[in-house]
Amino acid sequence: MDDSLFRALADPTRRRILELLTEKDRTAGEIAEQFPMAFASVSHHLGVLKAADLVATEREGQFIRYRLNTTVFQEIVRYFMTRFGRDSNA
Amino acid sequence: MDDSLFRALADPTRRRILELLTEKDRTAGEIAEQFPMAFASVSHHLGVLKAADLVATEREGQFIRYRLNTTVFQEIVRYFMTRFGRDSNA
DNA sequence: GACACATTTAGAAGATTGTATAAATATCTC
DNA sequence: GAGATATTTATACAATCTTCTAAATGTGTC
Repeated sequence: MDDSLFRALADPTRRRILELLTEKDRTAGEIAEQFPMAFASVSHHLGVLKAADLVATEREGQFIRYRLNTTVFQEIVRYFMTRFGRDSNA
Repeated sequence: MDDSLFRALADPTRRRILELLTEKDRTAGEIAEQFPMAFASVSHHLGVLKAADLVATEREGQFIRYRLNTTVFQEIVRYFMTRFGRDSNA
């Protein structure tokens, strides 16, 4: 469980990006237009999410499409369940 | 799901404190001596964890005893399961 | 009340982060 | 290859965070 993962989750804009990606995969531009900040700032957030392996990318011509890496979320749930879950002492 | 919760989890010292508290409840001093940093710095981290409602305190004479707030961890697991879990679209 | 111990609060310094603008890279169309 | 669009990278600045030392608060003992 990497430190970059928790740091990536600490920002509300990034959590909102992740929620947008639960609905469907989206290009960087489609994501950026949902936020009032500069395009480059959203791109930076996407880079943080990608470095934490929370999202993956695929180039589609001019566009770059982002999708959730659901595997990591399973690991997050497992992290909290095993360490802090009700039956963690069992 | 409050922003302060994710920010509190973003620091490795604070996550380590939470893990120590899964073993047993501990006083501020018992927690602080596990870390190489100044006593006051650990106290600050404890304050952040308490503000995020991840821990609760109880005074015992001179000492202040910290314990995990397990309810919040259940909420965290639920947060990730409902939004990002495999069956979140069901 | 004076002193010792446990802990928090205040204030400051350095590191990290979030956001902005400008420049760079990549792809597509003509 | 020139120009248009999509996206990232570089750089800078302000805000936030982590840690420190010093001072303050709360409790117990004499």
